[in-house]
Amino acid sequence: MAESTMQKIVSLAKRRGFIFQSSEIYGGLKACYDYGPLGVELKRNVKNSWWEDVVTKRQDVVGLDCSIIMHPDVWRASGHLAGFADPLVDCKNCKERFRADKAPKANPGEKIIYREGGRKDGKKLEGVAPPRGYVCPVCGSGDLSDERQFNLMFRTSLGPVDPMQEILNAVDDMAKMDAAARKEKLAGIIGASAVYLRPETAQGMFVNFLNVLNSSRMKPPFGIAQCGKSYRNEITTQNLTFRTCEFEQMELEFFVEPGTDDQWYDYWMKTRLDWYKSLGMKGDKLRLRHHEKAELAHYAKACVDVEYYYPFENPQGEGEWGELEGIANRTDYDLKKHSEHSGKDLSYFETESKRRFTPYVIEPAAGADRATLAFLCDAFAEEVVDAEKNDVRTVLHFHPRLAPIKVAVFPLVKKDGMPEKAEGILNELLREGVNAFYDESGAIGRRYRRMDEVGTPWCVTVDTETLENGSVTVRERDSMAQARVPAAGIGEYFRNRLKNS
RNA sequence: GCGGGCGUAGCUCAAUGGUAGAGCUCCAGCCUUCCAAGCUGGUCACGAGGGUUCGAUUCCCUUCGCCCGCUCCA
Repeated sequence: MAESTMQKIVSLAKRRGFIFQSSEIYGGLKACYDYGPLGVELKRNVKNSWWEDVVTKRQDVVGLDCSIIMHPDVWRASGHLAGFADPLVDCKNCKERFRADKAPKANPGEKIIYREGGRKDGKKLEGVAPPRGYVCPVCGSGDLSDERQFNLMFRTSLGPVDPMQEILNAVDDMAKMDAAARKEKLAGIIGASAVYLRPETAQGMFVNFLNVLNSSRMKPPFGIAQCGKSYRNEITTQNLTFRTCEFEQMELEFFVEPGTDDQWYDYWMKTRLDWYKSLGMKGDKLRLRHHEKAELAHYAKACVDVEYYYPFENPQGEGEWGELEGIANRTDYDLKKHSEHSGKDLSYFETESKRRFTPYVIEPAAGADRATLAFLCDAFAEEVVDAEKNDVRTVLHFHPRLAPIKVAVFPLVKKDGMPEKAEGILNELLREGVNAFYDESGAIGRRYRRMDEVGTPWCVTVDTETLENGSVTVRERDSMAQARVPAAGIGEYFRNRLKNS
């Protein structure tokens, strides 16, 4: 079977140093990936471009860089953390997930009646209560999953004392306790030092709302942006870096006066979509998908996903819409929750109008790894150069701002002083802050193609004419066309081209 | 997490119960005066652990990883 587009991209990503599997020499680690020399440049360019667009070029947004480990109470307030002793159960009949200790009791073996699929019009079914003594609180079914802790956060412990050692020390004592006391003892030991890796960067912005307000003299409407790693212990599957337990977010929390939230929501939806387009992402592979009411998280008033049509494989063939970014109207839910739990007033007092309000939050939350992957997929192409010779080139059509290498410098041949001249040009480019790369091995055409494959937008070639009149050729990646330009001032020449691209 | 398939060089693949080949890539050199596939040479692999066996890459088990489906997805 022919290699799929995605397989080709994965293969290229590894071969050329964009993305490697984590810990590969030890057999790899599930759904964890490393960015190679070119991948790290690409991702950095994506993040920098986001930061420039959302923070640097604006007066109404400031940045933040919070710690990944935060006070556990942050997660209690946000609702991410349920108590240790709250096992959750899934109903296999109606798919409801509920807390076992809050479920209606039923004596084991007792006759129970419930509706098929949990639907009101579903067929009436009879069963017996399961041995564990409770049934589904929604449909009354006894067909339930095991009791499980569904904590999507990575737990670790803060402090030099290892809770595992504490537990081992307590084992003998616990043997004398009843089950409930044992559970409490264990939860106490683990809970004493338990901290969590953040599952989203958003909460860092909410808990620093007052700090930023007071230190930066910002006032609504204004935003706080943060880019950083987050962690979710989800069941992960396939498609390279699309879904991983460790991932990097680019989030903006934009605080606005209630009543103006709808218009800001629309504004950010449009602004964020335009950002992807401004970096060359193909319009027909981008779309907005508005969430249905039932799909909304409990705190959200509205949510829309920016989706990209990834070349993922599926039973229907190739291509699947996947989320790049979610833009949500989180209302005043988060600030109010943190206000409640911390006891601090997180409302804003507007001096001129003498009004106090808790801002609504519009949150454009993008995935840095997902965007990087989408830009990589979007740039990938195999193009027929000469059908008769069966000449096909692989090329990554990165926007110049995203390209890992901006300019490659070649001597046409490895003699007549061309290498020396070319290295001089390379050094000028590097001095000028243009990421450049030198290569003198093999035929010139081969070197052009190698650069196509890693998405370098321009190649500069030193030839005999350079030695005579100081001009070089600049070869364009996309058109493969060449033009002569003076070697003098080449750094400024490319800086301008980058700026205007 | 469950079920099925798979795991051989950087990539794509082949062969074999007696320790493995190819193409491309990569490296060195030659040739090259503007777009790959030229010449010479070279590096590099049986995911890991255990078992069966005189001997395992090949058979069995475990584990890790990948793929497909389900599941999960604050």
